[in-house]
Amino acid sequence: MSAAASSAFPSANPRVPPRERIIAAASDLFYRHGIRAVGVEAIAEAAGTNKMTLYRHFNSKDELVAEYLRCLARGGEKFWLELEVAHPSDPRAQLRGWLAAMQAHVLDSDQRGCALANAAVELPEKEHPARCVIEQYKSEQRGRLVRLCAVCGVDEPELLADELFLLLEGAHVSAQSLGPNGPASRLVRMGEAVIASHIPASSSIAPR
Amino acid sequence: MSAAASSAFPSANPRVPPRERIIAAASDLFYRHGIRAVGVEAIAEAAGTNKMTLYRHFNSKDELVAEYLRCLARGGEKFWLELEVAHPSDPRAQLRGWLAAMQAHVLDSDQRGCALANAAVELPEKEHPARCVIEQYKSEQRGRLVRLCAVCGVDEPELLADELFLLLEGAHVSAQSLGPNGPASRLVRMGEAVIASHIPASSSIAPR
DNA sequence: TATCCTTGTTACTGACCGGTAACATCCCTG
DNA sequence: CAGGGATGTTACCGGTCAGTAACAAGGATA
Repeated sequence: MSAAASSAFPSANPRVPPRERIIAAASDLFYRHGIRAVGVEAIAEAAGTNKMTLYRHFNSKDELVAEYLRCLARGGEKFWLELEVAHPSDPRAQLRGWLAAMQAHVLDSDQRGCALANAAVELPEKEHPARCVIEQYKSEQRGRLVRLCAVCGVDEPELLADELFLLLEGAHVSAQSLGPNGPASRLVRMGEAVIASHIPASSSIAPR
Repeated sequence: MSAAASSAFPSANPRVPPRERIIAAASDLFYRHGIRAVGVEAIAEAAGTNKMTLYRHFNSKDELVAEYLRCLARGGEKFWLELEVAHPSDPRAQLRGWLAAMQAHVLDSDQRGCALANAAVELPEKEHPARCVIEQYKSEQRGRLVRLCAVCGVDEPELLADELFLLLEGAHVSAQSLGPNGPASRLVRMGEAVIASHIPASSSIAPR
């Protein structure tokens, strides 16, 4: 477990190179308090380093923000790979697993919505280097969902995928206003209802 | 039309009392650029007044933010009343009208999501005076939707209402990352599909 | 005309912001 | 041991932030 601790709190472990510590600290602070609410000095301090080192690794705060989102996007893609590994050639199990994981993620007590979507709210400027990261990630997430629904043999895979996609996006934002006992807590039920309405009555994705 | 112009651009009309001009200017700037991105001086200038007058009407920027959201919440409630007036004792027409209006609103070119939800993203501090406004508004919107679904004779009104609620919230945020040609553009289709799956096959809400 | 409340103007505070310069120090490599 | 690249330290820049003080000017009412 001690080996894992170094990756669990990279921002406090001097063995981890400063660049990673900075990204880890920035990820925590940006997500919890918002991007505009966190200054670079606070990030450097939380990373156990200083502003100069931060600016030697990142040209600007905006670039750091973009890199922060790129890391999260990579994590999201990794999750999809794990899903395929966990349920090889069983797309419905993948869909079920995705839905359950998303609900658990949304309801996580110290979650505050999707970091990418939140960043889009905080950074409306079209030229911001983070925006293309956000658009690309969201587009790819939707694409994966569409393909998964298609492999499941759904009649209109795009329609079902969009419904699930919007339900998830809505659950993320709703959890921030109505809390973990609001509609977000019923995400799995809603997702299954939507899926069931797209799949011939003979076979639901929920076994038995 | 000249009389309407005074209410269309209250921030520029000296006949409108400064308090309303300030709220109008703040609404525009907060929504377009984000709350934290806009300073009080810029608001005062856009309202054709100055910072001192602003602080004579609002104790702090945070209070102005709360008032900005309160005004929007009042507007949202007004919309529901208009919906009842437009389709008296016809709940399914109200539901249909709500869905169509929401899609039009989401796809409006200079829309940037739900101002209340965006504010929740930008202001995570639990003590912020805007947070209770947001929670109350979102809770009430969901409540109205639940009651409307119940009057429509749906089996599980809460489930359908939550699905529609999350679809709308998701469409709002999705429009900011995937644009007006993304899933948000199919909100009506998705909403009708979800509604149809909750209503006995004999009667869809879509006429003909 | 005299009074009073609202508004405008200017200047200011103290704090914080993103970003940089100059220099000291360290540790790994040769 | 010597050298060099990465890191740390300190101080600074110009700008912006939210919020306030003091005073002048307006405009309505009495």
